[in-house]
Amino acid sequence: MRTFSPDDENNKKLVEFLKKLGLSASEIKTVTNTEIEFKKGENVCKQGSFASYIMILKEGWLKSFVENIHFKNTVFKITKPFSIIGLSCLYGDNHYHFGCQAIMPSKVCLVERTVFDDIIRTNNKFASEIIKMYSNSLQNLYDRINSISNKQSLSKVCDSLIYLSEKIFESNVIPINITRRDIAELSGLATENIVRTLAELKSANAISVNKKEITILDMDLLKRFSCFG
Amino acid sequence: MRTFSPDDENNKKLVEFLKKLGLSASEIKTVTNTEIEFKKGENVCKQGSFASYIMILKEGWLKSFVENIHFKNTVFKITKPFSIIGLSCLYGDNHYHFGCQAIMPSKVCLVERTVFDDIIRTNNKFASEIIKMYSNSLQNLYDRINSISNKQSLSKVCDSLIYLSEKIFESNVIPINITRRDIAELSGLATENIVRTLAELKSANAISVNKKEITILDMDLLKRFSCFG
DNA sequence: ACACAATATTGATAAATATCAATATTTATT
DNA sequence: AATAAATATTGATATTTATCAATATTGTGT
Repeated sequence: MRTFSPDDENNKKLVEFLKKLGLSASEIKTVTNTEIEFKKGENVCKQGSFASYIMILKEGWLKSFVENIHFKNTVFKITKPFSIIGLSCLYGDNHYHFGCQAIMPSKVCLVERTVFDDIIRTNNKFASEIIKMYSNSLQNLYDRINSISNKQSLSKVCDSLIYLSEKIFESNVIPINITRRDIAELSGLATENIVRTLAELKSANAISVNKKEITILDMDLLKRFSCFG
Repeated sequence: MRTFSPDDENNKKLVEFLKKLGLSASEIKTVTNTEIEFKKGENVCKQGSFASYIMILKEGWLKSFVENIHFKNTVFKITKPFSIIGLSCLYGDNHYHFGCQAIMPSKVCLVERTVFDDIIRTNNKFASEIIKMYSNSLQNLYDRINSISNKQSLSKVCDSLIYLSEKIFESNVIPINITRRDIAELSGLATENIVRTLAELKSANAISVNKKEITILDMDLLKRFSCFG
């Protein structure tokens, strides 16, 4: 009798996810064929480099961001398993318009763009599911632009916390692995401002902070702050 | 013998465009069936409202933006014929995450979401072309986020001018219909700052201004300013 | 052509946020 | 466990951009 390692468990879930997208057993084999590990902090892709692969996050968490010449990043998305990264590069100018970095040790399946494209062209159900992902990505970006460009720091930080809690970690606890700098990049602010704003939220009893872990105590209040603009 | 009106000409071009996307004659008839006119300044869709339609811009120009509660807008895209608007609403939460307004008198074809979806599901070539549009939209948004969130006013305004010139009007002349406020919303800045920044660019001989029309004299210089960050 | 509304322009000031500097705390490495 | 490196925190200051106010210009409708 054999026991399942956490990795087996993860494999099973990934296959389940891909099945739901409409992929056949052989297609699943194709897209999960090449697997790469990334250490925390490692670059998964570099902005401006040639985009050969579509990536499927199997394990861990990534952050995707645009960077300017002074190496200031703006994070527009945190990615959890099982997400597909790089759909924006499937067509167009063939270069990554964003960078992506592992914020925890992660495993990623690489799928050659042409292979991915072939599946889309021949598998209607999959194409349709991919279009859903595009829709969601666009909606997420509109929300982020709204936050980053129209709001003040308090609202921005609230938006980031709400996003992390509801969309990414699905918990009122934002884990210790998310640094103040991550939140700063996600909010489009300087790290020092995050510290100050978190202190403010703490004294309003909206959150509690223990070491670096943030617990959301009053989601309604965060949402009211977020709306204030 | 009959002569063609400008409208006939436009109809022909629209049909040509849709043919290139892989639509059959009957599909083209379906998607061009309902046509609506918008006056300058009129809302094409309202952020937050229920998204029933996918729209095809047949004539004119639109601006798409996210708005906050204080009615401050951030424009993320200017749309020219023949573009499709609302792809982000094809799936997801069924509400517009952005608003859209005519910046010149415009004509728009409305296609019911379910109808559009049916065509995508049955027409592979069309689905593939739509995915290209999604890719481009995402790339455009990454670029805009980079500009709006990482740069100072001079670079932001240069980015907006480059965008308008290269992507939208395909000319070094940005027409009189684009207001200072449009440029402000596109750059994520206040109108007064646009005026000041344009004066700066004028005195650097990067642009010339006549009434409200802006002519780009030195695109290379604009691009250097843009990179400076 | 006139009056009214909208848009653009300019200058002065206020507000928000970034930056800098110094220190404390946490994490990683040997 | 000791040390080094990275991250977080706090306060002071500088910079940028928004806001306000006042005027000029342009556009629109009668």
